[in-house]
Amino acid sequence: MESAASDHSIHNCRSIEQPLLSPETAVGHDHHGKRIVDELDFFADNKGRLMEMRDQTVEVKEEGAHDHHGVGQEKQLPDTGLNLLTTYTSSDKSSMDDGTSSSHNMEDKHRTNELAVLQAELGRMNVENQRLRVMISQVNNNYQALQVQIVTLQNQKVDHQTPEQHKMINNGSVVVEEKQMMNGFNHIVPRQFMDMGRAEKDELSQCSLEGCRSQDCSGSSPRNDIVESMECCKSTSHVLHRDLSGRISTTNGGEDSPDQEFQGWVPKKVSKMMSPRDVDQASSETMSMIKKARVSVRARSEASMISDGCQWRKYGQKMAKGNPCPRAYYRCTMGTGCPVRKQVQRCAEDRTILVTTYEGHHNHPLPPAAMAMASTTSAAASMLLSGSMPSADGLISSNSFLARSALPNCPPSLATLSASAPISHCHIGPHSNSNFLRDATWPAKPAASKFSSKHDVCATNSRSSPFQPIEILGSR
DNA sequence: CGTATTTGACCGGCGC
DNA sequence: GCGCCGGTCAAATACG
Ligand SMILES: [Zn+2]
Repeated sequence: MESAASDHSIHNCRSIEQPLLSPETAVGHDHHGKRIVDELDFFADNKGRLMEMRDQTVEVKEEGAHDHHGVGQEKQLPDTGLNLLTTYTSSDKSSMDDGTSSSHNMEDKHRTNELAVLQAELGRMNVENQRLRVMISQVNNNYQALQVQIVTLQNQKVDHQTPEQHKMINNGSVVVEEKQMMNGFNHIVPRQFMDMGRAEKDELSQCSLEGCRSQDCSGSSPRNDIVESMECCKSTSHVLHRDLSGRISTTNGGEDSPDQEFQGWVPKKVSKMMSPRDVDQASSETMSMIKKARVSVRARSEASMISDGCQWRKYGQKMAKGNPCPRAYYRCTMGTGCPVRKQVQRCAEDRTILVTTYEGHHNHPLPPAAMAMASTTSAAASMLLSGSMPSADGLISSNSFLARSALPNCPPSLATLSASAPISHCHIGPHSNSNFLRDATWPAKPAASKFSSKHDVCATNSRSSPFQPIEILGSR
């Protein structure tokens, strides 16, 4: 069911229109597809661009006329610097004496030539235009990457301060992120959340799509594709209970500041301590404002789990409907009571793809290896929730930056987006050079055995993973 | 023996 | 109300 939902969104991305595409969002999300057409929007509309082009050509023409003016040329021949017309003009002069008919011919030839020259000029201008567009794209790329980094840094900073902010709502961290995003991006555009129901897709098409894209990008290692996915949904009462219980428990212990750092995850049972009325009241007052962000990363990995630098403890496994592969539930154990959870499941269609869905916010400092991922997912979630992206494609485009920031060692050309809202995905191939998100079994015990015991299909891959867990362990 | 994993039970939401 | 389903719990088990 859930996998089906994510599939939907993946597919949906390709078909979403982006009428409000802003320069920031338009850039960079794809230099290789027809999206280029969209990037044209950077410059005014088509009409305006045409006018601009025409002006430029006219200008060239005038310059040419001016140059020749000093020589006393009546015919305003454009000086193209190609010496196309010099011989012609001399012959023209001689032919002018011959007669009017030939001079007419020559005039026609002149015009044809002039036209050709102008067309050549136009072509050059077009090339120049394209180049400038690419440059602007790159500048915007850098700009967005910097913005992501800023958000990331702010996230990390807030994690160690202002517990009150976490208090605001149940899923405090998410809200804090929203604020930061609002600060980071001065424009707050009410974001149109994508229509979940409309998000229909098949995983296969997405995979093939990404394959093509990464080939476009790198020409090599087409399996190194990155898709990061974000999904946003109203929090379920499950989360509500959990968060509420956390809040309550801390308020019982201390009078103020139920810092998430110390409340962490609290067993759902605690919520039973609350009177149902409390739960109802709290849920009703928070339900409307809660948005629960989940960020899912799709990694092409043969191991049973990707290494994101954190320490996870498995607390459950279920057979998800519609997917022969089981879904594993992990809880972060790096910090005591860290509320972060993740679900790991293989893609039904392509079992080499691991779909890892993160939920929550770490309440503890992260090792450098985990920093990139955590901050990226946070940024992704906050970007999603903040509504700072006017359109799904905007989200998508920034997603590529998130993906790159999450994978600093992964060449940008290998990071592709298959965009979608509410989910876009990053794929990371096992052959990526990145130290990050590399296949690994974690902790020490090979997770392969878990799946191999019951699910052969899922398990066989992990043993053949080309990566050595040692490297991951060493990075911690 | 301490810790992590496994796995069936349990819970709550949701649709009918 | 009932069944399905996703998610979580926790006792049993495995492991180093
Ligand atoms: Zn954590």
